[in-house]
Amino acid sequence: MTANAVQADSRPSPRKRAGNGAAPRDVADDVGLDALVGHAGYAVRRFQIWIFQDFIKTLGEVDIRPTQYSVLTVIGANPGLSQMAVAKRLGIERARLVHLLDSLEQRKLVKRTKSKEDRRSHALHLTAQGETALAKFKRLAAEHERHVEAKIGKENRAQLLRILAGFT
Amino acid sequence: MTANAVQADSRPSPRKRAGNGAAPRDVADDVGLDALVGHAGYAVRRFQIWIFQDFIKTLGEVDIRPTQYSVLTVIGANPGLSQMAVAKRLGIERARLVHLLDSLEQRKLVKRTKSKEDRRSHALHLTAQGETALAKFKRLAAEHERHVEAKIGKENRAQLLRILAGFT
DNA sequence: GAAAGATTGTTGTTGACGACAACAATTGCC
DNA sequence: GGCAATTGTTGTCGTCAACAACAATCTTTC
Repeated sequence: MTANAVQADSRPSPRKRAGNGAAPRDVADDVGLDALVGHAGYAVRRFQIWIFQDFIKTLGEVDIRPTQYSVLTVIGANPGLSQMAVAKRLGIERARLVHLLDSLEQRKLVKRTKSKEDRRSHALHLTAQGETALAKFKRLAAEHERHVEAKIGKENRAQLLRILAGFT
Repeated sequence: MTANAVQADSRPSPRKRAGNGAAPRDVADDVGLDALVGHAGYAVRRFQIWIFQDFIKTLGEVDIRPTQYSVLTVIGANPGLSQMAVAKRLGIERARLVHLLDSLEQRKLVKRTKSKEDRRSHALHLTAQGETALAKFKRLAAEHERHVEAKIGKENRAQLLRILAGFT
């Protein structure tokens, strides 16, 4: 956050008026980026920060973060998957997935069952409660996507998804 | 990492052959994403991971990470800036910038000078060594951008920059 | 059939990173 | 001059990725 011209900043009036401390004019408003502009990584990073924060805010009422959402979605679409499979598919460390599942299991959204085919692994399923919850999460996620459309434009969002389809 | 079809994975042969442990076929190769496809945030996250790793690898020989590069670039383009100004411009916590500058100052790339206009703040400048170093960093960064072009296509990269220009 | 090697889930450590809170020094406003 | 605000700094907390090590289990191989 503390972005630049992005969304509603914390300064309603341009110039910030007087009344507080130093800073003749609002500092760093016209700092040249120069070489930074034109770097794909920088733009993507800033956008990613924005989009994640909107996701977190939009799904805030149900307390679901992007990674949790992706885990639930994959399990919901592929019941019985092992932790290894989920981790591999989402590019998450399996060590990290352990904590994620601990949290989701405490909330009664996911269930770990000992697999009978491979007793090392756990078969992952959504609970009944998890199913209905995920349905709600998906509605909120769709709302979040509409925010993205409102931010960058419907056409541009579609373009973006097309360009980055190979990374999904 | 541990992406999917992204760059050179750690498995040269498709199917991974036998010779090791379990997994009849390489697990999680055809796991349905379904609902995850079509989420801008997910695609952007995966892309951002890829692009940062390529940046880190390409600038690995000089040991410069994306954030460090952005700090050096801004200071180089706007000598005399305060830490507050840099932090605000890049969306970095000023507390975080302290450590970043500590590191860059130890490496003799940046110099903190007590500002005479405002004795609370530090004026930031590149050292002579920092100038020449940054020139090299920029060449490597340009090489990184070429990797991005090779990955998603020249046209698509330009599209991306245009779409996300508002976040820069 | 048994040993050797690999995989799965788990725990723990490390380091980068963002969000906050508190503090001394300094500045601007009244 | 006094008070509020800003700047740089330090420290804490929580998230997250990258590793390493371990027990249990499976596959391969002899």
